[in-house]
Amino acid sequence: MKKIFCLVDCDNFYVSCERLFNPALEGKPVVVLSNNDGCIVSRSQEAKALGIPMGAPFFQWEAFFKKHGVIALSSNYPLYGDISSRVMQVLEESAPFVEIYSIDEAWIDLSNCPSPEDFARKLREKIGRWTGIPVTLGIGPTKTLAKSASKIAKKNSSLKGVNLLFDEEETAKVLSSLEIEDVWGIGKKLATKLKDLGIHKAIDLKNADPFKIRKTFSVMLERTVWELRGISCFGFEENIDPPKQILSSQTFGQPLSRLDDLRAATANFVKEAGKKLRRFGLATRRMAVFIRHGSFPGCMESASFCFMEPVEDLMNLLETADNLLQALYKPRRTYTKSGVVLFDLLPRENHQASFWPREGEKEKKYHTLSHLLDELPKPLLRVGTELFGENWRLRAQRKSPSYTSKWEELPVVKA
DNA sequence: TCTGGGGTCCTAGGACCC
DNA sequence: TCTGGGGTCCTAGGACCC
Repeated sequence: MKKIFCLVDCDNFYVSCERLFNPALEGKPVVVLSNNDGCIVSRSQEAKALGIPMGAPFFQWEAFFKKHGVIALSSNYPLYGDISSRVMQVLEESAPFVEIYSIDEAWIDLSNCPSPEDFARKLREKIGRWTGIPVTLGIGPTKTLAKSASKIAKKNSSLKGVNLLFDEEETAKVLSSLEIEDVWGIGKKLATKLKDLGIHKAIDLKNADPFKIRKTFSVMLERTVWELRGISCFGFEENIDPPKQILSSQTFGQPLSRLDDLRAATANFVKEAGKKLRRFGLATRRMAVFIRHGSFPGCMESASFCFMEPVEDLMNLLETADNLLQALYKPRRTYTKSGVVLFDLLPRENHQASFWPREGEKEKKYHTLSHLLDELPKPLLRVGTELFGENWRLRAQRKSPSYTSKWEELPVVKA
């Protein structure tokens, strides 16, 4: 049974979300910035046409934006998350199998679909009508070819958002026009190395000797070669695995030197990580805290701790992180970022019974506190360490309201 | 002045075991 | 005098993705 992979990819997703509630942005060059208004992470078609690159630092482009009337917005993740789940919901109602790949992309299985192209066009229209988000659909016999199909469709408006790669001749033509760095799984580093070997376009990689590629690079790249040849190596991910690690970190709104500021920030990240840990019903056996100091890009230092037995409760996590942080901290340094990572995650019920008798009351109290901290809105209950400072908080000067996820920020229609 | 955050997988190399 | 080698596990680091 031949598989048919279809990638549904939202166009300029963050910008498209902003436009839903602010039609004045329509037809204008718009970009959305990363946390801290640091980098450009989403660009409208008009912004792309002006030559604004993905990932560029905002401050380097601020003057250019003024000159060309480019509108820059802070990112609004509650809004994007909510719109994303609406798009995914339409997919789940329409397709037999959906694998959510990221906030703005999903794979759907069209293997049993008699006419994939018709289906894709109708689905595209439905998503547009029901959510207001424009999408592009790329279809092919492998994930890598489906991804290539969508890449081409985004560049070529005459395809009207749907592109299929099955025909051998057509595929060869498309792969000849596709740069090697635009192939899924090939980043900057690999692209440079491949070009040194005379592999410039996707078609060159397709025609390369898979065995040689494996020897020179890795099995992953070998799989990409097979995928370009139409032999599927990356299937649908059927079961949703729990995460293998949980990370929470942020660049501070300004450089910090006081230990207490760092402690406040880090306590917040531990809280976020702990929340996620409990949401997945997991416990951790190893925690690392890292901090970055010095001028950009700066120097990372980290310290880690292995727990005697798996931990999920917040108080324990907070205390451990605080100790690690204090061990790392050196006065008179300027710190720009900190973060917490939880490793070696395992399901909570797999806990081995402790060798040592538990202190029942304390355990229970901590457990209750952890859950309260997860559930209650921020200002109601906070961990003491958090109160040591607010200086680390982000800048987000251009943020749109949380139109769909906060009552007090619902859009108002003026009479 | 101002440069994101959250993940995954693979590989090489060291420690250790028999 | 001869001075192994194969397997596994762990970790750090690098590359990629969005």
